[in-house]
Amino acid sequence: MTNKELADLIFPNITKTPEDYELMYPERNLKEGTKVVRFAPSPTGFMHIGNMMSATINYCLAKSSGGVFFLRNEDTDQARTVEGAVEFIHHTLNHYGLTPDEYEFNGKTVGNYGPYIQSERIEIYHTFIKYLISIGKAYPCFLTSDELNEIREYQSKSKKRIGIYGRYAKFRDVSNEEKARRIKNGEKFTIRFRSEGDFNRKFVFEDLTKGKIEMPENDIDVPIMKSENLLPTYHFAHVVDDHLMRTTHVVRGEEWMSSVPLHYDLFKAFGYKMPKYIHTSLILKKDGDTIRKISKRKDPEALMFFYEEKGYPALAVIDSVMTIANSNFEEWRTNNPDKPFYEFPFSPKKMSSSGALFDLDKLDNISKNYISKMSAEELYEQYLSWAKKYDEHVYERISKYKEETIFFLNIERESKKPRKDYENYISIFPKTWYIYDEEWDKKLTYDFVKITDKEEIKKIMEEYLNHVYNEFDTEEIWFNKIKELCEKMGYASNMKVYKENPSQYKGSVADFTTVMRVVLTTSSMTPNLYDIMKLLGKEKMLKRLEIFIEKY
RNA sequence: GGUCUGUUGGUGAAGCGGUUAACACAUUGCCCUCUCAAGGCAACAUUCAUGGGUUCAAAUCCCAUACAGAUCACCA
Repeated sequence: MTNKELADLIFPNITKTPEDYELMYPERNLKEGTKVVRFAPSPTGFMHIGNMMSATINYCLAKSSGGVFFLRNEDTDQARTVEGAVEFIHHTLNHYGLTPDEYEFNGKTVGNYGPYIQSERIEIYHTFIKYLISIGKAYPCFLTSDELNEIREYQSKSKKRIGIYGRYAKFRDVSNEEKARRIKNGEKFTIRFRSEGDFNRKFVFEDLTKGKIEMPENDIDVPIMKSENLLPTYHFAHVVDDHLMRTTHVVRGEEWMSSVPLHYDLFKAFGYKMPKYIHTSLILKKDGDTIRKISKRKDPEALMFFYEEKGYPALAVIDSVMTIANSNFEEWRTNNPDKPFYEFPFSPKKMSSSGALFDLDKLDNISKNYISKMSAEELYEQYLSWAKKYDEHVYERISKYKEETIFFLNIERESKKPRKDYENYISIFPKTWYIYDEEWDKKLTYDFVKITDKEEIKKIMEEYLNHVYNEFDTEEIWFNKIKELCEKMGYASNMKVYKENPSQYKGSVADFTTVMRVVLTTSSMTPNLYDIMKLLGKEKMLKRLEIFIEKY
């Protein structure tokens, strides 16, 4: 029985050949140097920070070379598929502006190299597998999982290399007749690649980030098709898909590094050119004293939900990820504050070859800068749409008091040194709640610093509100008036003078204004008092004095 | 155990045979100042995992050791 007959027996309905697909998916007509890249997550978990980095790098590579960025759904592991994962991938990509050029979602396909969902490409895989069988480079294997375990146990006990190779590849040289008999018998089988590699021979390949790497050839007969659902394994799908989709650069995690010899072997079997590889280092996390791989279960910041829930601006997250990917991104960013991130000349070579710790402090810093540069209106819109999704209470408040909120967010904003109070949208309300009258019902803690005597505070406030405050004063006049009152009531209006002789005064202007600040906001840490007073107006200030007298 | 990869301050890192070992974040201190936030100025690795070697000269090249990570599934 010939190999071809065996192939026909296994795949009677497959009539196409690899050449047919070769014609269906011709070389992309692109200029030299343009990159075709893909983001190919598997929906067995929700999108995490590692995926995000991979997607961002891919996008950057494609856009900066005028190439193509496509999304492929690697759903061959149907048992572990997580509901909602695919939707979340699309959502996240769009949220961060990493929209792919080619994809397939909700029955809509964009691009000529699809299907972009692996479970819809079974016929293609089968065609390629059939071809390999017919030329003797793949064969059905009937090893049961018990037998497989036995082999593995024996190998690890006797300290031999683990895997199905050489004499362990029991069905490699069993006759086609015997195989056909078993198939007709209804026995379950997997298709294994028949490797011609030699473990004692080395081959060198060039990884774009790690450089030249020497590895032994692959000699293991790996499964390329699973027995249960007849779907291909990752390795096989990678080779077929990335060839047919004409991928030029594969960005993937470092954990794939050790399968390169296998992939090399597989590409060689078809006579295809291997794409270039960019193996990205893992994102690590410091946990006490140990450093470990970031974990989707233990670390909330591993999953992309985290950043949206907290309300980090999308671009801040991207910049943060880019900084991990290429540390010189930061310098580029300070020189090009307004350019889109994908104009950055990303260099795989400059990627850290050891794992990087994802630094939330750094993200906070980047994010604060982003938010500080937004206009108050823009910030308000972002804040509002975040609140609409994640905090109903905040949403109600800020939609009712749109003008006040914008006024407040604008304090000391459009200047050379804007305030950097907020690292994300979730942190805004706890720092601004006091401008909303309704919030004053709750339990209050007045954060007085030096002057805490109720009668003294009352005196200062009444004196100021009834006799000094005028809403039409400029900031300069306003402050001069405060200083005058300050002197009158026994406080030093000049900080230097006060510091020289603190015992002569009840306190300084700073202490004096802190009193006002705290009565009006309960907090000793707020933006410019002048603006806050303007925002509140005399009536509300008097009301807050009343609340203070009642509650303090 | 086999096979790969890596190891520069609290963190991310630059460095590619001769540098006072960049820069950024964090931390600390001072200045400015109505508080805060900013901003300005300082401080923070006598040493690049350890031990050998090559060299006039090593964080940089070579070797060994240690440690860490990845991988060795009909999971991707």
